Amino acid sequence: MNNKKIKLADLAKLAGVSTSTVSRALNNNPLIKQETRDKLQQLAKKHNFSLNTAASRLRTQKTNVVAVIINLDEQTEQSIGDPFLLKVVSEINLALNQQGLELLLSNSIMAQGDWANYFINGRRADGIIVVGQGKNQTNIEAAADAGIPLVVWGDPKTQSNYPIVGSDNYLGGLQASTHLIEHGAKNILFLGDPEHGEISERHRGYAAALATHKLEQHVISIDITSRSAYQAINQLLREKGLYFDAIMACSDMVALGAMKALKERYVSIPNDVALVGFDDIAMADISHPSLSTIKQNTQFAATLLVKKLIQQFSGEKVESQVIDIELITRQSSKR
Amino acid sequence: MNNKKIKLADLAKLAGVSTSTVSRALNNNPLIKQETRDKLQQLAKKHNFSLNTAASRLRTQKTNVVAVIINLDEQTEQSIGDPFLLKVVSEINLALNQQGLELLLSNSIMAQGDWANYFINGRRADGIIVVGQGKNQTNIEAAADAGIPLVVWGDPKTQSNYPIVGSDNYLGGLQASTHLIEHGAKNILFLGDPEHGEISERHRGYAAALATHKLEQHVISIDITSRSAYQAINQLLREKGLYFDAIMACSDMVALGAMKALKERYVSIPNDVALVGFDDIAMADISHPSLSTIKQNTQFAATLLVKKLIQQFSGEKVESQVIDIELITRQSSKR
DNA sequence: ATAAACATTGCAAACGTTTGCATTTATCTC
DNA sequence: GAGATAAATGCAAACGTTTGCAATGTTTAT
Repeated sequence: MNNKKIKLADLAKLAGVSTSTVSRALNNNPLIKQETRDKLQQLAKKHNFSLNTAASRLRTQKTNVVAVIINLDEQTEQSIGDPFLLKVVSEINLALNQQGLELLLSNSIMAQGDWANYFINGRRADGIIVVGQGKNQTNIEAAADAGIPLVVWGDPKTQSNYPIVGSDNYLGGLQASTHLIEHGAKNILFLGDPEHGEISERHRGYAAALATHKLEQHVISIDITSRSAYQAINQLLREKGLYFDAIMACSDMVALGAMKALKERYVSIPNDVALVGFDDIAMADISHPSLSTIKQNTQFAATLLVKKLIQQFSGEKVESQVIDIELITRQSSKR
Repeated sequence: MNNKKIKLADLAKLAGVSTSTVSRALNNNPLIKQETRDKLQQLAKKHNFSLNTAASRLRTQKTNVVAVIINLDEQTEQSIGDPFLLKVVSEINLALNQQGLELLLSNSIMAQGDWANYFINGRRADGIIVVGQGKNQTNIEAAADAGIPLVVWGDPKTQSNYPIVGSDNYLGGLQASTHLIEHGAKNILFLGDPEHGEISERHRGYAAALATHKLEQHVISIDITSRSAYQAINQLLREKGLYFDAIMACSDMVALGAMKALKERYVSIPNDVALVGFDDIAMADISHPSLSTIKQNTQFAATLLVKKLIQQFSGEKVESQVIDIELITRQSSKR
């Protein structure tokens, strides 16, 4: 085993050519004769050669790395372990890899405040994908103002100076609520945090559906975790009884937390209370009863995020884009 | 807004000193007078200066980056979206950040085969954390043979030439199975893939518990996903009826898939069939009935993985380490 | 006052690529 | 076969840090 790290110059010496030739050959530069290219590429493979990316990045000013920032509010408990967010991240990872880009994973802890300088001027990455708008967009706005390649997973209808890719949260909220109403619901709880970026749009959809049918809103503002949903529903049933017949939850995790509380008190789902979630995480299909939900097409979203980021690398201006959602009706809402 | 990227030399000119002085000052080198250090650090902050990491890495041969490889078999469906694995990754992310290290996320797609060369010689990272042993350890062994800093999340009792941190899977399997037996189970299914690294140990524990109580093994070998668990239990009930009274599942996701199949056929949990999972993901607590399980202390594991990796940076040899597991008894197994 | 020790800063080389330009070698034209 | 064009390769500078060593300024000991 050759424990000495091999570099371009070593290959060059072995092949009896200059380092420039090796460099160009490995980059498949047509300046180099095909025959020479093949020979050098094989030589490189044979010696398990791997470019020193530090040197390469210094010279080219390109990293081929994208920073992905999971953007969570400090206040809320919605943890970095949230299954939906992590699913989005892993889809992004796949989409980046397919473009030959690598993924530097960050959270708000590491990148304090000035993302543009830290990531871009610090040559850690060529661009940034922010996952989640959170309640506070100042960090994102500052980065966008600095003119760096940036794209955000969030609510695309938000007014912004940066491109946002995300589901049609308004339509999702509208469809979910309308679906419940069509199945006879009269008193529908909205369970979530209407202050939060994406979720406020879902709430708007909910409100619109209820207005159309002249129903009254019941907004229960909670942290967007299954635990607080569980606690909230428990408390509600204890203090005010079963005064509602449906719940539109702002996420599947929230819905599942609510479901547990209902089942524990023998409230029948969907007969006594119908339930719709949002996201379509794996558990929605596995829960019992299975959970109706608004499916977010994360895979498509991920490829789109990456595509829009790459477009910015070449100076293009890109716009926000809305992704279709889909109502998945399962057992929890059918009656 | 200053759109020109600022570098060390610019700061030096501004302050009327040499670049060496600035470099040392920003690294808090005691060679530089405290007063000068303070002044330069403030100047850097004022100009939002961020070191060009490419140059720095080239010069120092250090990246302060750790590659995290999610190690999945191509054959299995256990997806990169697996909630438990992602939870581990996010814990590792936190632990790394606390040490000032960054996390480069990779999967087996990007890093084809030769990890040592790709990541270490390619100066992408200083070390590697592999999440999951998978069925095939040749990649890991090759990297370990190359003598690079490496640590693996897996089953620590596996014979290996690299350090492994992980739960006591054997004991977990033993405790889970014993727990079921103590609650009266006579025919316990093992649901999982006994070929798979960590899971084979869980199976060994299961086998030992059954042997002690002179019970017969029933191993159902499946892909470790909730979907195949669901299908397997469905098929079993259809073809052979309810010939078992308990299930030890190799993971919570598998347990939840099984739970759904049972509930759909009105098999009572835990009365007809008691159920224990493994991992303690968030859903275990939220499912109904809540799922008894073996809790893996991922947070502690993550800090330990990082600690052992850092020790290798300074040349220390480190050993594998077993992490305590804990039986969490919830509704699914109490009767 | 002088030499020696110390504290502080600057000089310049090095890290390993990439690339504009110069140079060599091969091919073509008449 | 000579001159001109095209193809292939090499030279050397540059990317922005860090760091061994030299150089300067300051203090201490004699």
